[in-house]
Formats: sequence, C-alpha cells, structure tokens
Amino acid sequence: MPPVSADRILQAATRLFGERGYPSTSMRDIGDAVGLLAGSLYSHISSKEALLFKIVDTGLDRYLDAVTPIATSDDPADVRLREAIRAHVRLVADNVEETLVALHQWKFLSDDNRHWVVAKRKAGADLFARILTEGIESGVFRPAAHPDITVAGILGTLNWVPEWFSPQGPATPDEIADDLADLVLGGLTVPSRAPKRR
Amino acid sequence: MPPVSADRILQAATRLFGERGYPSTSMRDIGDAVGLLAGSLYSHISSKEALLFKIVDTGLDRYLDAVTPIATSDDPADVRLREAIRAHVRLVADNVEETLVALHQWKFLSDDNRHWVVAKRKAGADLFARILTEGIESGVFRPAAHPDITVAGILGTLNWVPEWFSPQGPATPDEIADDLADLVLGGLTVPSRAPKRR
DNA sequence: CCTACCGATCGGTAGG
DNA sequence: CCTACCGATCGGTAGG
Repeated sequence: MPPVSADRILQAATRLFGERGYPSTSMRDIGDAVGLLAGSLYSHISSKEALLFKIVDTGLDRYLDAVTPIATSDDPADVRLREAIRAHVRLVADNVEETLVALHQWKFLSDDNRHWVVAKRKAGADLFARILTEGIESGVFRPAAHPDITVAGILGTLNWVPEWFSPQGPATPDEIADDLADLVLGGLTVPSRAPKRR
Repeated sequence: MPPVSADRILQAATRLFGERGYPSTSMRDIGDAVGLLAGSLYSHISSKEALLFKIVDTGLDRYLDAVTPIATSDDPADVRLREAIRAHVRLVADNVEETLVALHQWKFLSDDNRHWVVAKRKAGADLFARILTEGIESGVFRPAAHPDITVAGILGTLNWVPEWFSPQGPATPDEIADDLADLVLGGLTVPSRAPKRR
C-alpha cells in the first residue's frame, strides 16, 4: 500500500462521491478507504468541501482542455462535432466517477465555489453552441428552431453517458462516440426519406 | 393554509428531494415546509424512505401510463417516437421535481425498493428500444450499429430535460419536444448532404 | 497519525 | 400535533 497522500485521498473521495453522492459520504468513509481515521485526514486536506471543489474543478479543466481546441479548429462543423463527441466519450470512459461528480455533485458546493463552477460549465456548453451556430452559418447544418434546445439535446446525450457506461461493456469508447455522433448528425430516419417535420 | 395531510407532506418532500437531494433533506426541513415539527410528521407517514419510494413509484407509473399506449400503437415508428418524446417532455414540464427525484434519488432506496424501481425504469427504456427496433425492421429507420447505445443516446436527451427546463423559458413543452424529435429523427446535417459516416 | 473529544444534527419514538 | 427525548452519526479540532 502506497503511503497516504493528498492525492490518494482525492482519488478515494472521487470514487465515493461518485458512487454515493457527496452528502452521503462521510469523512469516516474516506478515511476507511485510505486506512486513516477521519480526524487524521485533516493533516493532508483542509475540508470536505475543498475535496469536492478540487474534483469538480479538475474535471471541468480536463474537459475544456480536450474540447476547446477541437471546437475552435478550422475543420467543418460536422467534423468538429464528431471529434468533440469522441473526446467527450473518451474523457467519460477514463474518468467515470470524476465525471459523475462534476455533473451532479457541484450543487453541494457553497455559493462562491458553486458560482465559479457554474461559469466553467457554461463555457463547456458554449463550445457546442459555437459548433452548432457556425455549422448552420456555413450550411453544413440545417437551421435550428431554437439553437439552445438543440444544444441541450446534444449535451443530454453526452452527459447521460456516465450513467450507463461500463468499461466491461461490449463497445469501445470510440464506437460509442461514433454511434452517438451518427445519431446527432444524421438522425434515425433513413437518408432517402425526409423526416416528418411539423 | 389547507390542513396537513399525507398528500401535502408528499408534495413538500417532492420539491425538497428534487431541489436538495434525499440525503440532504431532513425531516425537520419537510416539517418546516408544512408547518409541523419533525416528529409530528409520523402520524401521517411511516418513514422518510416511504416518502421517497412513493414519489419515485408514482412518477414511474405516470410515465409508463403515458408512453406505453404510444409505443405499442400501430403508427409508423417515426410518428410513435415523436409522440413519445412529446409525452415525455409534457410529463417533465408538469412534474419537474418529481422527475428529478425519479431519475436521480432512487439510488438512495434500500435494496428491495430499489430493485423494484430499477425494473420499472427498465420497462420504460424498453418502450423506446421497441420503437427503434420496429422502426429499423419496417425500414423507417436506418440500421443501428449498437441499438442499445442509440437508445441510450435518445434517453439521455430526454432525461436531461429536467436539468434545464424552466416554465418561464421561451419555448413551450411541445416546441421543445419537436425540436428534440427533429434532432433525433433527422439529425443536424442538412438533408441534401449525406452525413459523414465511419 | 492517533486519542479523545466538541457541538450540531440526524431519523424516529413515548406519552400525552 | 407537541414536548421531550433516544442513540447514532456528522465535520472538524486540540494535543500529543
């Protein structure tokens, strides 16, 4: 067993917060996971909330670092969208618990930390909004009645992945990403047949 | 103020569980919301978990009752899918907090109740899997590389709606549903242009 | 990193 | 429906 460090505590907290949620995870649970008593954790970390904030903030940075260069490249919008979806699913596959914490547990941060995190989440959503808008302008994508709703639909597909993804599943992350990109880019309807519109 | 009843307690619990989550909501919080002390709640209800179970189970029943007749009708699969999406978004719009509880708080049920709920959730997902499979068989939908992943993508779009929906938003539930149905059925790419496939 | 502990809060109950 | 309370558990700290 490697020595206990702030980083090992963070790993254990990531797993526990992701599995049970932040409020249901006690400092005694985290201590058990690394072989310390609850009180002893405080020589490595400052507070329970500091753990949560670091997990969420690190996860969002990892996400922005991966997707920003894709969203802002010169490739056509459909290529950028598929690549962004690939990057997203790879990140989720490599960090399922971290992603779940970043998506759902940030609500338990205190006001200042939460506002910071909400702004970063917004920046992530804006990357997809940008791809959509530019794709419509360039004629690659059809016009959207309400672009915000379409973006929310795409983000829903992606943000739901950590709820069902399993490393033991039959499909690789890139296969999953391509299936989801096919859905979002091409839709379900056969290409020869115009989809029923209102 | 109407008299306190089991039903009013259930309504207050639905709102609080949806906003703060089950573990972070205390019986004292629920008592405050209906004007009782925590202990006094127990002459109307049996336990905190019984409240959670009832909310989740009621929500799932409401969902299955609305979507089952649509999914099993004789309409073409694309029509059924659009109608199912409409029903889903209407339900979410009318019961945002209940939907959030049914989607996320069921994890805190004890084993027996949780297994019951997981089976009902599975039945809901199967309705969409059925529409997809039958649509592919009838030639309305293109074949899916991994149908389970495509279904998960659609469910993600729908299950994410309660995270961002607001009754004060500019779009009506049916407008939202049609935008999401356009996304899932037709995709983003302009119809004249075949989407880039692998 | 442990011992020993703090005040606060938890779900729930007895008795009226 | 309240008073008064139960044992358990919470995040965190003092002192070593």
